[in-house]
Amino acid sequence: MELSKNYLPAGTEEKWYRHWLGKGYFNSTPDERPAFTVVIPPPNVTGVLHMGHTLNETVQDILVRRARMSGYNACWVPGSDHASIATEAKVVGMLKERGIDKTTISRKEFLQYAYEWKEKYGGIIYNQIEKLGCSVDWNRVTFTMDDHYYKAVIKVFVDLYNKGLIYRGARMINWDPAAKTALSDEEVEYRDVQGKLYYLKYMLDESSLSQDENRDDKSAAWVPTEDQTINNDPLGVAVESMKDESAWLLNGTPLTPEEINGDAAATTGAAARSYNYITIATQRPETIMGDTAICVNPHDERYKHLRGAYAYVPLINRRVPIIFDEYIDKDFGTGVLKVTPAHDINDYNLGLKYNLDIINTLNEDGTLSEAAEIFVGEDRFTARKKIVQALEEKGHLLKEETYPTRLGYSQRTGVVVEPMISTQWFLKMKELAGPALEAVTEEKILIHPGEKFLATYRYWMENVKDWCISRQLWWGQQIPAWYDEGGNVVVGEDAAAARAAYAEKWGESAAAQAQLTQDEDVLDTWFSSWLWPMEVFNGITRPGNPELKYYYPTSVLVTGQDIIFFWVARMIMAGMEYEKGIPFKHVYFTGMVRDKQGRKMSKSLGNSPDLLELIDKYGADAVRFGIMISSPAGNDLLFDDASLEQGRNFNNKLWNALKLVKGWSSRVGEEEREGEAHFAADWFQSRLQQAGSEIGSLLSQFRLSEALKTLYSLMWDDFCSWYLEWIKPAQEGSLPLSVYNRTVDYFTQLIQLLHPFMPFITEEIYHLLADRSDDLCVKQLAAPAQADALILEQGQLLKDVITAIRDARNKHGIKPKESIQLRIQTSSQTLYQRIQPILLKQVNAEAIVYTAEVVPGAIAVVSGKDTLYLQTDRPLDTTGQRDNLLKEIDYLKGFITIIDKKLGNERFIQNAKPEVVELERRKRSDAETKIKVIEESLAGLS
RNA sequence: GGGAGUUUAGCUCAGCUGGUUCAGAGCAUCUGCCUUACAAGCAGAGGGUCGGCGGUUCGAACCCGUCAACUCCCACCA
Repeated sequence: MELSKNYLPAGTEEKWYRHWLGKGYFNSTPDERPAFTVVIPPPNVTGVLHMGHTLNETVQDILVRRARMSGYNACWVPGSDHASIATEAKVVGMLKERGIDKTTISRKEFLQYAYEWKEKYGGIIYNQIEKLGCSVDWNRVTFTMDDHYYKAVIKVFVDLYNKGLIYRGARMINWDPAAKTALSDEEVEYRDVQGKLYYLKYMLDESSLSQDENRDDKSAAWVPTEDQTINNDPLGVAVESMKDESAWLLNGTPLTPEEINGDAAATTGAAARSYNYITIATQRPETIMGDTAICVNPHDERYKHLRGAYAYVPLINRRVPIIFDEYIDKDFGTGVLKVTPAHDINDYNLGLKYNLDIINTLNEDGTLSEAAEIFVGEDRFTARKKIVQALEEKGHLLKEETYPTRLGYSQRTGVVVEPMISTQWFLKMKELAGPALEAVTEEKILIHPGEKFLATYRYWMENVKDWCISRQLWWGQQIPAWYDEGGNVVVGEDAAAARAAYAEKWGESAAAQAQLTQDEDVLDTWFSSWLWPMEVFNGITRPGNPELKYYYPTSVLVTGQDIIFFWVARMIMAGMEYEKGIPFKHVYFTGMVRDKQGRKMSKSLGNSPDLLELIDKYGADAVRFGIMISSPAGNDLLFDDASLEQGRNFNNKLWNALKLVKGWSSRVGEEEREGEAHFAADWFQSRLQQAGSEIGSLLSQFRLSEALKTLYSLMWDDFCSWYLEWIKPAQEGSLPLSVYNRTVDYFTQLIQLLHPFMPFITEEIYHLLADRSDDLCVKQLAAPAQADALILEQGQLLKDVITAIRDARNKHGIKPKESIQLRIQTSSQTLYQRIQPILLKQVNAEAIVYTAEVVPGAIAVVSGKDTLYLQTDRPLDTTGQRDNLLKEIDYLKGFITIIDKKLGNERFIQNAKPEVVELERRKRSDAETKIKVIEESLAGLS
């Protein structure tokens, strides 16, 4: 069969993937072999694979394929994640395009559309996983909304609720106004943006101002509720009274808007107050209607006189107290903070501390609510503009300045997140975190690379906050909580169980009458994915089943370091809670894929390549190679097409090696040229053994990129450039049968080592190289044997000498076809014996003569400890020779000076290990003999 | 503001317990080759004060201190 000039991946990849599937190689069922289990980090069901996935899946496939070839029962479970917010947002968008508004359809109808959507687009990622060559067990595809999975999530919720770990409560949460749902802290991304700081004038209630500017802290009307001074302070105002509207008004009646906003002339009337104000800097003027206090630092001299005073919120004229708290930074802005407890987490905390009113001025969709009084119904950003304008018109806006700030964005919808008070379900994390931290600190779970993440993991676990697990969505596991008309809640796996729970709590008759309705919300996606390593084997729904026992804990988890808290930590928690054991033995963190300028891959930058296009252009093997070769463990990967080209070239190199070796099959002859070919074969065998164990050790340390580099150089340099050239028969010559067979064997071993990295071309070569009835995919690797050190040394000597001579030929313009006479001055002639025939041929020498003498009129080359002399029939220009040799001597003399300094140092002799001292001595004597040799050559030159 | 990490050739990175596998690899560059497997190739070559300074040591890319630059995570000063 005629082989194409270059390797063509297109048809080949398709062919072999089908073949492997047909043979069922990727399917796993428990047997007597040890299990090697990997669960795929489930991609979003409606997503596409980006380069980050490509890296992850490739790493997993390498580990899984290697394990499959090493005696393990390898099981790689594929699947996808329902990704509640992301998917729901897409479905809502799709409905909108069809003219359907989500709010006008029922939950049931919506879910129908969502499932349709999932059926339509859910297959895309699976197709891509296939194209990439991933050896996943397609019988085990799991989706986080599968029936059993859904049940598992509900079961876990009920269990944790019954254990008292899940509770319902009002809290400040991150609100996504686009998705209209709560987000967990982890789902918020902070970005630096250019914001604006508005300086606003808040009028003071003059009548509330103290006459005595020096009164001390104790006279302050507003003190922290949790502060001990409340009880001790006779002047302190009772906490309860502060919430009493009347308490605010004790000091006088509010000003009318006209009075506040009017100009000075207009206010010189009956009231005849001299108005005063304070200036507050804010980024969010649209929240002023939610202000319920103003806060300054108690040590701020500028505002000392404001103790006990009140001010008026512009535009709506709410009278709010001025409070004092250390939290305020005197140096920021004007040192005055407007406190809006409903819309800022810090303000919320202040509100709790001082028991302030909470006025929620925003609706769920980010428009202003009735409570805002003005601009009701306007979007928050439109409202901001209008309010700024209104403030300006009324003279409340003193100045605007640009201000760099950080804003929280929803990871799922990209909109600015709004802190809001809301009733949500929470999971207590403290108790779950303990065992999960221990599993890592006690090294039951090993994190790769290194200990880089241990510190952050520990910090997070020790400072973990309760997890907000409810989401105001429909796509997901609906929270199994039921409420009666009075809002009393019961939890159960289904309606019947909930009713039973209700009966237990409030009696049978109450239960019979109660109208129970289920909570509308669903659970956070991560509340399902944290069960992934267990429930893909039905470990939650059928605890202790044989499959779980066989496959769990899984062997290694490969994922991005960005979801260490979202997912990795929580899986460990769930594993410790429900299996009383770790979910995986190793965690391998891949870095982030960036473009070659180091920027994140993103749709908006357009620097995120399409995986299928890349596979079309370069082939899956080349993509896998390219992404792995430039992927140092744990570091970010700078993705560059150039590395894929390198991968494609490597494919081609292998392809051509195949063509060459195959071409020899018809030229196998008698056992002639025994010496040279057999030396080469012996040498490569040792080289292969050496490299094989190196690669094994690198892989066991998860240093995949280095393993691939080793393999690349072994195949390209040692196998193709050296070995195949050394055994290559002459034009009309032949190759000894035994050497041919050994070569086929080596080639096979090489592609076997490479197969986990580049599965398609290696399988193709495996079958083209010889008639085979088995497949490389499942061929078991042999343990590498001990390499022969002497042969390796001889091989190295051969390479060095050849390179030195080629260099000399190059520099002296001796054409490859021009033959030379070679004389070698060496003290170890025996080393040369076996390599001599190859050397002769490779450097095109007519003969080799070993000599103790200097050879006059020849090009002298120093290689290692030996000196090589090149002569040709034509006279040689040896002008440069003297200089080169002198330089060499200079270098060596300097070298000796340094060694002498060391050896002359008594403390070195005393302290250094004897073998080190011995080594230095040997280095010195070697250098000296070398100098002698060169000096002789110099003498011979003249 | 707190924490972690990085800094070695033009670029991306190795360099494990301090000492000849110590200054390395790949890519890029330069030189010469269309040599009958491969120009997507072959044969060679050049290139670095190991971020700066100080210390420990007989000996430092490696250990300690310090400064600088960059990166990430956490906290989120209106």
